[in-house]
Amino acid sequence: MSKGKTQDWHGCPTRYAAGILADKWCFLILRDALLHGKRTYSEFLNSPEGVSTNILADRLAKLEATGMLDRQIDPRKASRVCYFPTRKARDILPALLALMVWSTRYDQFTDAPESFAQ
Amino acid sequence: MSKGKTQDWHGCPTRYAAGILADKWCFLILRDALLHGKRTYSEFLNSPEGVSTNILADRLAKLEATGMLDRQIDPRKASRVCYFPTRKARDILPALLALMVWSTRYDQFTDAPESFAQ
DNA sequence: GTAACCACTTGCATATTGCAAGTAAAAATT
DNA sequence: AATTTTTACTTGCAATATGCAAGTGGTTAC
Repeated sequence: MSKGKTQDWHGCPTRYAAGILADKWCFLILRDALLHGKRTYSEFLNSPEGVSTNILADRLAKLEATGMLDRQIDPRKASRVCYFPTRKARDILPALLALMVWSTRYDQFTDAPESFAQ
Repeated sequence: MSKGKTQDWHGCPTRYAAGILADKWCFLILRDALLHGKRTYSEFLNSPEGVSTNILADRLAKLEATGMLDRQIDPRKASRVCYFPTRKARDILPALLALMVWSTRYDQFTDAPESFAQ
């Protein structure tokens, strides 16, 4: 059970979610893709948390491999690569919002307005 | 921003949640504490994912530090140490359940009954 | 009083991460 | 047409984190 890549964890629902989401960079990339409309490598790279380039490349590949992001080269401009959130990624939104509500309640330095917790 | 322990991430709600939860072992420990009623070191250690002893000790300490678990020595039996989920941890449940529903939908090998997805 | 149990800690090899620099293809500029 | 810039990465390496096995020290059971 403990063998193999955790991104291939299956079976238990918590474990499956952990295998895909329980990595801070994947988590933040999904936030950027789902909530901030980010699509390109350089957009993700410029997030305030400051992911390093090799890790970003690795996580984008993992999120593509787990069916969370769809990598596409812009046919009009071949240097532009876009990562689109899939349906599977969009379906995470309710859980993500529930987590944000929780954070808003418990982070004493939250940026979220108090109204969000309601 | 990228400096410092990620468990001290504040501000953005997604980032705050990521700092505390986006670690597979923390995630699974919370599952065990909240959903399976586990309380002791050896109970957590015996979970099927097979965490190693040093990592378990580290994560229990982190979860205590972030106010998710309350460590208490049994006054009737001093060799027994119990980790109780706090209110803060229990308030994660809605998000955890939302994630489990998502996993049940997308994990082709899920253990959860089909009825759970409804 | 001795053996077993429980909650850890330690040492060390391996894996992952972070940082800086580099590359290759395409696009924009001159 | 040649050069610079942009974009999406890759590479090398040092620092950190992880996994495994073995060990420790305070209970508790026998």
